[in-house]
Amino acid sequence: MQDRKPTINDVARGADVSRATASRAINKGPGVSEAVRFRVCQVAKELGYTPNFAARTLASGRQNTIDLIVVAYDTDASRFGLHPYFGRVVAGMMDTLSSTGTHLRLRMFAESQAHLAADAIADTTGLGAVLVNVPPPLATRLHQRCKRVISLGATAPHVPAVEAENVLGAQEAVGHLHSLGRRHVAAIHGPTVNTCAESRRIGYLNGIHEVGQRDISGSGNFSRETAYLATTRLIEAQPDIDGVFAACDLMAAGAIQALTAAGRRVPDDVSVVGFDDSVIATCTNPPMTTVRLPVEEMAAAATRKLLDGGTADYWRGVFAVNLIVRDSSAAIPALS
Amino acid sequence: MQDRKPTINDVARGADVSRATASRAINKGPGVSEAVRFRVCQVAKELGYTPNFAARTLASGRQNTIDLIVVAYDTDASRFGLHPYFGRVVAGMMDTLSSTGTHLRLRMFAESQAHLAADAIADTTGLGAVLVNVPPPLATRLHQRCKRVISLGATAPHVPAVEAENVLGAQEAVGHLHSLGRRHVAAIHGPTVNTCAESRRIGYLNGIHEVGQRDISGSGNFSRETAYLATTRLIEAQPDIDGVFAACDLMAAGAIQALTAAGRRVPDDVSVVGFDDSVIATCTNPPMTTVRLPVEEMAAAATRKLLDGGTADYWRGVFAVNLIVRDSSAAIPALS
DNA sequence: TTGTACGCGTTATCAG
DNA sequence: CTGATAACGCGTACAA
Repeated sequence: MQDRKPTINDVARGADVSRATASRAINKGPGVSEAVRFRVCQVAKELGYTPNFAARTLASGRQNTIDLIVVAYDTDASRFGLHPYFGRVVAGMMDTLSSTGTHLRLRMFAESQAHLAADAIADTTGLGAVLVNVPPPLATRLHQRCKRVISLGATAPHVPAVEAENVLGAQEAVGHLHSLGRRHVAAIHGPTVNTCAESRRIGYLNGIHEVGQRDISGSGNFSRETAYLATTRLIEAQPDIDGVFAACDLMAAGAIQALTAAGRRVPDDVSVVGFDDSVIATCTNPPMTTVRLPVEEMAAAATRKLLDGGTADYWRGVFAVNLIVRDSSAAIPALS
Repeated sequence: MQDRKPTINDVARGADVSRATASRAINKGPGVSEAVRFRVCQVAKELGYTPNFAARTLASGRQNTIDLIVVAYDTDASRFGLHPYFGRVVAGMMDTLSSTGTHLRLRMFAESQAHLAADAIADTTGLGAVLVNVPPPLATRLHQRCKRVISLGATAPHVPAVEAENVLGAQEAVGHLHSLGRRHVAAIHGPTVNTCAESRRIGYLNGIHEVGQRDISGSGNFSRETAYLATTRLIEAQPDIDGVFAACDLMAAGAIQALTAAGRRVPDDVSVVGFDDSVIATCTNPPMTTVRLPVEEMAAAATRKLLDGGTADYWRGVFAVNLIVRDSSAAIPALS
């Protein structure tokens, strides 16, 4: 009962043809009579034959795996389950991959053991890898080792990347709050090591400058908890805050909770705007105004680029973001 | 500049040893003098040698990939990015996998093309696959083709699975609401095709029966939108509802929003309890009381089982769930 | 249209 | 401790 898996040899023997013919028949190659092909497939099915993946890629030289490499700040992978961003990346990649025969391989590295990533990625001789949350220096190293690499989000100059207009998005968010009559707009920024977070910080600063407001900045690390804390501190120090821009939806959710806990009504007393338009944005109460980041599309674009074989240095795909107005932001109610 | 990747042959030649020795040296096998090992590694590093994955698994016969197979109800992968459950599964698997040299391969199938999964999984000669959201009949087929398979969530009898005490959890949720003084507890159920959803339905019914309340059931498909709709309808038909149990956090979030939109206060007028304890539960306003499903631990357990080599028929790992009380549920306020 | 023969990069077996 | 040499399962020129 423990007989080994049937190989293509067994199929060939069973169908009374040579291995080569069997191979051609199974791979739908040209130059096989219909009768033979049918017989071969028949036998293959009877035997329960399934091609050996490793042998196939070895022999053909073709690769059919594309890697998703994410580096986590934490030592464990919990972030992956907590922040919706990662799931969206996977979704975008799977969508483009499903039609092809290509597989998605997932690899995570803690920041501390990130040097391992360089080795790990090197054996990706194939279609390449999508980089998520990889700091620019490491991205550069990876790109040196393996050219077929493309980063999700801004990174080192030479490394191909697909980016979003984070600066403009944050700027628009501030403009939106200002247009609602908000005159004391604070920001909860993301981690400084994250290039997206930095872009959004710049966008906020630009926006604030544009409308002539004062910079009221707190910061966190893309987590709800840190945003809750930062918001609480901010409104204690600056009670007149009437608008909050958070670097991501998760943080905006924390801000809304902190505001509510402090007795402020959202959006009446304080309007808040997030960034991402992840599932979080639709789940808060009230539903969140946010800047939509087309993560799925970006991931899909990166994947497609890899599939199409090439990414030369300096390649950039840039995506627009756009403001989605929901109920967490509104004009200041008229005094009755 | 386009010289092909160095093979172990190149390393062996460079270090002036045989392939076999080079292989042993690199793989830290026994029976290699320290001097030789050092020289080989040196050369390997200089050449930028990295072992060929396919060749290695082919030659050794060892497999180092474990699959995560998820079937999606939708035609696209968007669900993966929307529902936190999937990310948590990945997180749990990655955590156990990171210490080993094993890789995680991701595969998604729409329900319609699910038959493809049977073929796809078959070439997983290796450590096996974790099944997520795979309907029992398909799970059975997969298990027939490849024994090293284990389902996350209840499934067909013969297929190994790790399960959670969904029935008890739902029952406890209802009990909790009752103890808070709620006497009209409604439920928003998940899709009937989902075994977890069905267990929770049963648990709700049990609980309702236990405390002598009436069954007030609506249903959705694990999405926020459907829960919003169902809740709206339910409270129109039964205005005296003072408690809601939802089959997952995402649905509970929709319920909270619907309740708020209808002018009910949560938790004062209506208390709501979710299921999962995903990131969603912490992001709602108020933060959500929910039944914690240890998804990461379950996924980790399944992965470990696969890693350990074996899953005989009938194997079951069962996990307890527990109620996490937050602010979306509270006793009925005393009339003043 | 089909078969022969070789190579893909490694690991494993057996001598030395 | 080290070196030939044979698998591993399959794809594919090339020949028939």
